[in-house]
Formats: sequence, C-alpha cells, structure tokens
Amino acid sequence: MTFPSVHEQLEIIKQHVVDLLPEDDVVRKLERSRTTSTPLVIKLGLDPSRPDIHIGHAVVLTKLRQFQDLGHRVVLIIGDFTATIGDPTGKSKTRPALTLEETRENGRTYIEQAAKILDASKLEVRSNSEWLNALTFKDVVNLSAKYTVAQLLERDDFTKRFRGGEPISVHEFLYPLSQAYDSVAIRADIELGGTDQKFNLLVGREIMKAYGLEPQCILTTPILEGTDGVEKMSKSLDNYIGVTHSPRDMFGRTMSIPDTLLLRYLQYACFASSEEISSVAEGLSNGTLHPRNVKVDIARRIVKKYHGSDAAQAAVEEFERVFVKKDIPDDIESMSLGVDTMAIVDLLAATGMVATKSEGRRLVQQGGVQVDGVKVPSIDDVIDLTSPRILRAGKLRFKRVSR
RNA sequence: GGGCAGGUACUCAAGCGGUCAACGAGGGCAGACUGUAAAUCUGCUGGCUACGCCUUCGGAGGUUCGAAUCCUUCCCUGCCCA
Repeated sequence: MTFPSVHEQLEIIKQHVVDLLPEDDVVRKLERSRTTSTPLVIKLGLDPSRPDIHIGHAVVLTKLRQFQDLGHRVVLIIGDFTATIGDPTGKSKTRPALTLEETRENGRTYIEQAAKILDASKLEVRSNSEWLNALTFKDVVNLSAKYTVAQLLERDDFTKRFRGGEPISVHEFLYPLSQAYDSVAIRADIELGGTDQKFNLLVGREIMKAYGLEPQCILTTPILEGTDGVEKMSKSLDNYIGVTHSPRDMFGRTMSIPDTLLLRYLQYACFASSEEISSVAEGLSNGTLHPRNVKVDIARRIVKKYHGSDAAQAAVEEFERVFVKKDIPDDIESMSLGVDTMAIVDLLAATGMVATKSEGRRLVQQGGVQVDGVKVPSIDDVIDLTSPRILRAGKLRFKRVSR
C-alpha cells in the first residue's frame, strides 16, 4: 500500500474543514502510516434514529470519501446501542428509543444513502452494540471514573441547561463517554464530525489516553445552515435538502435559501474551489452576477450531484415553467376519486393535499386553491370530476384528479 | 426526608371561577410584492356532520349552575435545606 506524500494528503484533508486538532499529531500519524504502509483508522459515528441524510451531512461524508480515496480505513459506527436506549425521561424528542431491528434497518438505509457519496466497497461498518453490550456495570463505572463532572459541564449545552435550571439526566453524561469508548474499541486515529461534535470528539482523546491508547485526532466540518438560512439543517425543522429528495424538490428547496447563504452553499454543498468562490463573491458584490442566476446554478449542481445532469436540467426547466411562467409542472401525481362531483374541501382532504378539512377551508378562503388554473371562489364550490382536473393548493402542491 | 417555585396548543409564554379554543411572540400556512427567495405588508393557524357541536390547559378524582383557573391526590421538573 502506498500513500501520497504527507504534504499532499494534508492539503486535501484540510479542505472545507473547521478544526483539525492537533495538527502536529495528524502529521505524525500520516508519516507513520506512510512509512509502515498502514492505513489510518478514520471514524465517523452516526445516529441511526434518523436515517435521512441531507446535504448538510454530505459535508462530512465527502471528507470521509477523501480519506477513502487517499487509501485510509474508513469506519462508520452505527450508534445502535445508544439509539435503543433513547431518552428514558421522554424529554427529548430527538432521541426516541428504537428497537435493535429498527436501528439495523435505519443503519442499512443510511448506508444506502451514504453510498451516494462514499465508496461502499471500501466501507467498514460497525455497530457499537458489539462492544457496548459486552460492558458490565463495573466497566461502565470504570469508564465514568475517567472523566469528571466539571469536564462534562464544559460542554456548551450542558452549561446552559445547568445554569438555566433545566434537567440533565445522568445518562446524558454517559453518551459522550460511550462515544469515546467507541474510539477505544476501534482504535481510531482520526474521528470526524460536525463542529457541534467537537466536545464529544475531544472527550474521545482523553478517554483513549486513559485506556493507555494513542489519542485520536479530531476533524470537524462546518454545520450547514438549512434552507431558512438561520437554523442548522435538520429534518425535524424541515429546512433540509435530503439526498433522497426528488430532483424537483431538491431544486425547489435549494432555490428557497436566502441570498446570504449563496457562498456557503457554493462551498459546502457544491464543494466549489476557493478560486471559484472568490470570483463569485466578487461578481455578486460588483453586480456582474445576478444572485438568482447564481442560485439556479447552485441548485443545478446539487441536483446533478445526486441525480445526474439530465435530471438537473429538467429540474431547472420545470422550475422556470412553474415559478417564472407560473405554469404547471409536468409530472403530477394522478388520483381517481370514483365519483362525478365532490365538494372542494372534501376533495382537498381526500387527495391528502391538506391534513384536515378545516385546513382546506382556510386555504380556499385565502384564495390558495385553484382548479384548472382558476381560483376556487368559495368553500361551497363543488368540482365536476367527469373530466380530469388539475388541483393546486398553494404554490407547491399539485394533483391531477379524475373520476 | 422537608420547604419553595413550576408543569398551558409546534415552541416560548399570558391567563388565576363564566365574556377561554384560551392574550402575545416565534414558527408554519395563504395572499400581495419580488429575482424564486429573503425582507416587508395583510390574513389564517384544535377538530367536526360548522351561525352549532366535540376534544384540549401534567394524570385521576372532587367542589360549583359553570373550572385552564378552587380543593384532594398522584406523576414530573428546578431551586433551597437536611
């Protein structure tokens, strides 16, 4: 096994990265890896409670892919053990307790999606239940003896909650420790994660040392803002662009980001070179580039990355048609109702375009519903379904309905 | 173990016997505007067989013509004391 020079490797590794700590140790590890022809163990933990990968995750996955391409051993750790515990206090909705089967299934779909970015053939996947299940209570006590409450309270969210008088369960303190133990178990050389993981990654160093191992280095990647431009991208906030989104949704969602995010998306969603980023930045500020066109380009590139260039082109054209020319999209889901006529509110509910009839009423009253391009004037309107109709709710929801 | 303060809709947060489906803010949705957005303005934001009815204010009982509001009890959280 031969590796590129340490300098070359480092250059690639440092792209699109926030922290690489401690860099000296990274260099040392790379040198040793090269002289001994032993790949480094690169770790990424993932939470199988929510298996939908979005383009925010893509930042760190892309980094992982680079390590694969450099010839290192990339190990994905599925946090199935942690996920089956969930949050016993029921306080946190972000950590529902899952069964082992569910975590398996989620882990599988996660990897399937991650394979859009990673080289699945070179991927090593482990579940942390493999080693965490084997720990005895004594082992756990020993592990927890290696870290102090004061150290754990340094973590930002713990500090805030502690000061704010909000509850912190003991098991929450155990999560960073168990994550750190994962690093012990696989003898990680470098652990990757988003910047929000920095604390946990650093705990890994301390715990590895405490177990007499060489501490891992840590590498953090930026957390991409969601389409609202403020919060970090997440499924629960529905401000995300999922890798499994259809080309149209992917394009539409990207187009809904505020202008302030253009450069960040160019960098972290399109992985543009720094030269390109600065030239776009310049073009935007001196007015030679129109923000809208830049955004179209970004959206196109994102769709292309996950769906190919044909789909990307089609998405652009469709977007132009629907939003610029206010026309209707071409592939609308069809549905037959089996009746000749139906009241508009019932129709909206029956097609699933609204969750409740009350919502349907509101939508009609607000002028947000169209049938064949004509605004529905009243909630008492009855729609004739003997010929097919195109139903539109708001800007984005379309349905083709017929008898 | 004791004392105190709390638990209200997606979130935060008013309400403290009827005028409460519950002020306000955020979020979400719709409309206008636009470059597609953002910002801004306006409206909506529990459900239904809808000028009325039903279910909601930690759980369960109770007082009352009537409770989110009062009482009892249980559960949960934080703080202080032990």
